[in-house]
Amino acid sequence: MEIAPHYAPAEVEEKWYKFWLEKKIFHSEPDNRRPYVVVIPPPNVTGVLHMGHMLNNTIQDVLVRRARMMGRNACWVPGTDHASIATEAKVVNMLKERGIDKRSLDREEFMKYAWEWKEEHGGIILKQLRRLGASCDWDRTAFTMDPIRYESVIRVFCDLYRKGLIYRGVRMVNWDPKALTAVSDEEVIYKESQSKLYYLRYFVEGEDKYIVVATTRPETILGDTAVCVHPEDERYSWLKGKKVIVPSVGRVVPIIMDEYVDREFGTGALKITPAHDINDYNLGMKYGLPSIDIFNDNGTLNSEGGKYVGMDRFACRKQIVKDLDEQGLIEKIEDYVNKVGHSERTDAVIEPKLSAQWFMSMTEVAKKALEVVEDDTIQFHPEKFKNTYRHWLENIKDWCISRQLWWGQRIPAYYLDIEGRQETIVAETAEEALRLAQEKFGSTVKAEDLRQDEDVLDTWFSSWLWPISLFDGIRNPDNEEIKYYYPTDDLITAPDIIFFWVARMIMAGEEYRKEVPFRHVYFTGIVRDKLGRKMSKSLGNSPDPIGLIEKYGADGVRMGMLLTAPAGNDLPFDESICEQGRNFANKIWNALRLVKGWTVSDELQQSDDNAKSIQWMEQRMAAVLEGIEYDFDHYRLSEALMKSYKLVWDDFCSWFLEMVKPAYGSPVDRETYSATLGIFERLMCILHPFMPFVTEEIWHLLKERCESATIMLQHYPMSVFYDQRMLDDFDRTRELIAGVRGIRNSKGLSPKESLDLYVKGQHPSQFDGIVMKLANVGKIEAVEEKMDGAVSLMVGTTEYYVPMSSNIDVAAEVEKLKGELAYAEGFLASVMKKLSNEKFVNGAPEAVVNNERKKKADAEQKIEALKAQLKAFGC
RNA sequence: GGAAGUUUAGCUCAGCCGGUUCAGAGCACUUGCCUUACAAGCAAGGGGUCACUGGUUCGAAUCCAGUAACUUCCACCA
Repeated sequence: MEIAPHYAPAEVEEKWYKFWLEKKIFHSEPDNRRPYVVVIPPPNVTGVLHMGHMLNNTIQDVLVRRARMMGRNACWVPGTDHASIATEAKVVNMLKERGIDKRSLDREEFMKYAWEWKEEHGGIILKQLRRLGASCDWDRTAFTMDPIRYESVIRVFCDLYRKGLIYRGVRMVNWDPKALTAVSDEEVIYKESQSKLYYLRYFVEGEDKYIVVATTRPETILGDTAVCVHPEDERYSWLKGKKVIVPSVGRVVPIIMDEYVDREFGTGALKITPAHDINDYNLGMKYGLPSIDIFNDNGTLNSEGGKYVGMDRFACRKQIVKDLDEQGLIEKIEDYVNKVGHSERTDAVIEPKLSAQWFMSMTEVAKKALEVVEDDTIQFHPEKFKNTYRHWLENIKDWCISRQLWWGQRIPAYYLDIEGRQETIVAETAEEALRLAQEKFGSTVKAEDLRQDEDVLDTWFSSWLWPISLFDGIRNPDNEEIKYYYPTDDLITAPDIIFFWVARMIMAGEEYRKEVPFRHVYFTGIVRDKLGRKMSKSLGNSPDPIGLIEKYGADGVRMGMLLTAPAGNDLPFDESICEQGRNFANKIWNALRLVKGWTVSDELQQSDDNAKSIQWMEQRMAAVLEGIEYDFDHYRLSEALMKSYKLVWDDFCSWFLEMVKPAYGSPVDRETYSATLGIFERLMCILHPFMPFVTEEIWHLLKERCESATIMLQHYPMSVFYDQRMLDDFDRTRELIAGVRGIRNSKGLSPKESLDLYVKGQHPSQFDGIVMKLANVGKIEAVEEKMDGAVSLMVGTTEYYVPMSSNIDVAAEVEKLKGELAYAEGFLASVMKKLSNEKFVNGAPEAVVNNERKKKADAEQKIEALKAQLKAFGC
């Protein structure tokens, strides 16, 4: 059989992915097996696959594939998020490009365009995930706005409203003047920026005196309704009860006194604009000040803006400063660094704004959600995120859930004007709303009288139901699927959505299933470039994932990412790491070429050495598997991968295959051959979760499997009892072989030149045949005394001699021995220091002391041997 | 302003409850090799005052306190 020397991933990947899909290997139905469930963090329909997705989904796939091979009924549910603000913005842009203004459309027309856009672009990212090898159950692909999810959201809204957990109120909210909607506190990103601090003069009414007030937002003076100073601030006590004139506007406003004011900041006097600052709003409420809103929704000045009406807020700022300056009302302007809130989605500067919004009260649900993490019903990996989580939940504020958009679940609240009052009916459908309205207010109420709320719900108000709604557990809480698949097992996500999503899913789980939505949360790190910067479009430092897959193979990229990504650690991504993955795939590929190139003989008896080699490899595999199991149990995926990597590359390729490899032209016995294939096959199973494509391919080629088989249905190997003593003996043997090779290396001898080996002391002779083969040793014999004309090496306390045909370099040999002697003596001294310390001998545990005694004996023996050797050289 | 985390080899990290020659791994590096599986490779090597200071202890990379640097999260002063 001819196999190319380089592994070519492209066609292999396409072939097997198609095969897995055809065989429906990824599909799950409830049965009597134990389920293993992961729900995907639904990427935004606007999203394009980036390195963060790659990392996150690779991790999910590793866990899912391993669980599947371990006999669990693995179900990984994919889907996308409708991302209301982001998508609506995309659609608006698309319309603009086509010359259509959103405002010229009605809701229905707009939604038609939006769905069109979604159908066209919304599935890209899921398709890209297939290239990575993601073993999602695509038959279950969901969307946060598909009928089941949509209805679930509406039901939950109604239910929470009835329970009194959802209410409508006029509050100060974060207004995004670009997207023209309110956003939640979590969607505001504070960025440090270079601002100015303007010192403005407010003249006292009827006097020629003034007070200076500092502000970063001079345009908001148009909405000023008071100036506040600290009641104990003696500088301003003369102002008590007086009124001042707002510059430019000429409005007369009172001086109020409140301890809220920081006397140290600015001039110690604060202008109060209740409509445009949360703190001012609070003070306004406290002192009954009027609230003057000076902005339109898009951030331009409204009719309260006087001569600035219609101007953009930032243009207005410039103009007003200029005007005030001309009037001599500016005392001074200072540079000032402060943090300004930006919208997460549009990056527009957030405007605090008073408006009627829907809120969900969080205090009660937060308590339960905190409890299940505190008591480890849900475990976080790494654990440190517990702190972040606790802090947020303990200081939680109500969640603003309404958005002034069209793309999303429309709030199922209906308004009805009755005798000048506005009544609110919350119902799942318009028909039900009408029925309820008629019951309450009489049959005269007609459908036209009901006006549905124009707003939609926050995207996260559908995402938080995801683990339940995916299995239709909101609408049909007792259906077989939700009972079987819920709660899910592991959630793999980035730490930046711990509040947006993780915490709220836990709340929803408690509220609607009385059970946590998952057992473990694995927080991945953030993928950065090698300079430590976040990957972003504007920096252009984000590699194209599909390009990487094409260059290194999906397996190579997966491995590269996982190798440097312990849970919670940021991942400084450098493309070259994928090379290691690619090289590894190639290494395995070539091991296959080697084994498949052997001729097999049925007559040939298995040698003892081959039997030993197999025995050792089996033991070794069992031991390493034990470690891998531990790593998976503790979500240490990079460690598990590294162990697998070394098991295959070092133990299997560098040692085992070299040990059993027949001499050129000679056949291998049947028994060894089968055992080798068996081991190889199991190694592929161990590796499969990490590198699904190359392992599937090799697994097939190894035994020329029938086409319908797949490695995915093989059992993941488990560790078994192993003989540690044998492994230790072999480690000594490895050391010996390396030592002999080292001698050859340093003496410039050819590997082809056979050497002899003499042993003084204890020696695990069971591996002698292997030593002879791998170190090219002709014979191994025991001796009693140091040998002349030989180079020596030590393994543990055993001495080995390799006679040299040519003269050996005495000086170099002496030098080497002296170095070893000095080290051994130093070591002995440190051991003696401990042993001569009475407190140590009495205080330390006996095992530790005995160990020190053994170290002492060994060191002494070694020193003696070294001295004897040196003496032989005449030193 | 508050909190958390990190600091170990050139890079990325592992070192659990203090004690094995404990100072490790992978990559990178050096030297020698195209040895008929693999140069995307083989063999053999070099490399670290465990951030700093002090303390606890017979014994500290590991525990405690302080300092410094970096990172993240939360809050926010106009």
